[in-house]
Amino acid sequence: MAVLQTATPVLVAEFYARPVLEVARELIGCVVEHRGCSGTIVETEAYHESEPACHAFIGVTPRTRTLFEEPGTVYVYRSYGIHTLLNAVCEPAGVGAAVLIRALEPLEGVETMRARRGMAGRRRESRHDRSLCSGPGKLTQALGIEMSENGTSLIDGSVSIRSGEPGTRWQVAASARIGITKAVDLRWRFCAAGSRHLSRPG
DNA sequence: CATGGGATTGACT
DNA sequence: GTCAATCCCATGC
Repeated sequence: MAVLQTATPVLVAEFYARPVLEVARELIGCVVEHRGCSGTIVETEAYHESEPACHAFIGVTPRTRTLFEEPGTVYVYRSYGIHTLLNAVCEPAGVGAAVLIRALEPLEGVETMRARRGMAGRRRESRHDRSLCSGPGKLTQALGIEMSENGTSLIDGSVSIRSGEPGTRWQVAASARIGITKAVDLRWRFCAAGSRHLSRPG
């Protein structure tokens, strides 16, 4: 018998308007969606203007302006000239802080994601699906998120995040952030314990 | 205006 | 394990 699937609610601005560490931890298990493709968040990192690894540490510039905007704003930037990284702006407007979305477990639109990731033609679920969204550059490529979406809204816009399945409990592990050279001691990376879709083991 | 550095990835030894 | 690709933008002259 068919069970009516009810979409979980889209997260509102108040969710993001809180301390970035709380938001980063609670985003584990939520679902990112962009034009029909989606995935469950299994890895995040928090960044805050008070520490030098955060782009906002240097203050407001043309690049960092987005980080100081309304909570729930999309911050997208180009990394290493090649990759596009997705962040959710957090804390009250005027505070520079964001959560970097680092890995997803693919959920909807998997065939499209495979095609965008150069893994077209694999009709069955395979071990390759583990590398579809297992990194911050990979997931934006799979979802088709581009630089032009910087500054758009997670509440209104093309990229949205909705809450996870009600009642689902996620074991979340904290560790050091990846790929940075400053403030390396902070354990501001959060992973769904035991997930097979992480960029690296949690 | 010239230069240099990445919140990465995939290919290769 | 090593390494290059490639571009936005911050910084300095």
